Amino acid sequence: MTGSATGADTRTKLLEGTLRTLADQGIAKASARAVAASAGVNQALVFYHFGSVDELLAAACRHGAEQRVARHRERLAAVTTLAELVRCGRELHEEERTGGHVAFLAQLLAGARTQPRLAPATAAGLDLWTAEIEKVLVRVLADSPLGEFADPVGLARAVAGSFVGLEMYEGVDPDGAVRAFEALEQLAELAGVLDELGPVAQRAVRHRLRRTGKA
Amino acid sequence: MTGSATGADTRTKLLEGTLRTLADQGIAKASARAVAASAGVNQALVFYHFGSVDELLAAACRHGAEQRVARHRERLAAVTTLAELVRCGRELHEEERTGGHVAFLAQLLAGARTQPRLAPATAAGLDLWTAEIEKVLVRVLADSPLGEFADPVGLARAVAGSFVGLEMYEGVDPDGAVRAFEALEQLAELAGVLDELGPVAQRAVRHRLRRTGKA
DNA sequence: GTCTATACATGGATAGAC
DNA sequence: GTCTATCCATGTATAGAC
Repeated sequence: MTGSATGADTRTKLLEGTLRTLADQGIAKASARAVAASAGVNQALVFYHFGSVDELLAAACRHGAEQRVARHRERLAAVTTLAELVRCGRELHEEERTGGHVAFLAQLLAGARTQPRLAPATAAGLDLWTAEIEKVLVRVLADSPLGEFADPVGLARAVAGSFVGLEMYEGVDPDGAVRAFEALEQLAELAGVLDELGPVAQRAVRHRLRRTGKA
Repeated sequence: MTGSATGADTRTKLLEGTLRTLADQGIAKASARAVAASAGVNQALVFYHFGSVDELLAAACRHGAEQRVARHRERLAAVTTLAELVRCGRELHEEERTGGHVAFLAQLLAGARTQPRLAPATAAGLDLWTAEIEKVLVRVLADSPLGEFADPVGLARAVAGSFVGLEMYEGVDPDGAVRAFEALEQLAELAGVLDELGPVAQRAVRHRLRRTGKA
């Protein structure tokens, strides 16, 4: 980025160190010293490269989100049915959770409350996820009876937000979180069932939906 | 509690001050000094009454959760249908959100990552909510075709976790959060539709569910 | 670009007067 | 129970040598 190989290296080390620190120490402990230690660089370099801790956190948020979304983009693009989406979501969740790649978003979201600089950066990071999820939902809902009533834009945000919330919940009650995810999967499968109903039943569902739904 | 009226008063002031501070400053800024200032008492009293900041946070978590759940217990107990549940959930969400009564849980959940003392306290606080939600879900799902497949225990936890996640998301993208909530409501109404299907369609749904569901 | 040293602020926690 | 004063650790940020 800056021309010097070592310089770019330090920047990257700091970004990755920030994500690690956020994931396993939390926003409250994500100080310049802690991050620098995790990155294996000198503390003063935080300020040389990023100006302030807040700026570093914001930059790390972008960096981390881009990295993670890019990793799953192809897989998500291949999803065409609700059943596939559920299976893909489970795998994705497992991989991201164990790697702490959702945890840092949760911590930044929590920190955004007071550090104004963090709010837009975190929103941008989450937007990368929601944009991807939204695309999948549009595709999957297109030929479902749910398609004309469900809102992919809102749903994508709900999915992302819930993901983050459940990840945090997992920190204080792992068993409860597992059970929550299983229940949601069951529910999603249940929605998939609607796609496979016979035409008679579909018409009945559609009819009721028209009377109740607002779309 | 301790016999002295003024003493109990200070304790309470500190507990409420903690919740306020968590809600509008976040866990990272919830120091003994900040809380004491918000409570209008001397900073040293935090340590006299609670021993440490962590203990204060844990106590405040219990205090706040009990208070909020108690406030909604009656209303939740009156819910018997999915449609009612959705409407009740919306009202509850509105009231809790504007008052910052969910925000403190999110912040404690974020803080629990490093302060071991916080994890059990936060889990206990959330349990008060999930227990209530669970009861409602059991009642509501009893005479729904979903009843024999959905898991109220897991769902209650999913609902609580998602609530918290979306509340945090709201902090960085208010419009997106509103849209997410609307999408979820639509989805819930859609589930309610299943309860009102004619017997023919219900049988079709049940049949498909038996083949797909795992319960 | 990176390091050491250092300033200055904030926060946890305690001692001791009242 | 409450207040003032204070100690000490941690953290942000900068200056200046290399």
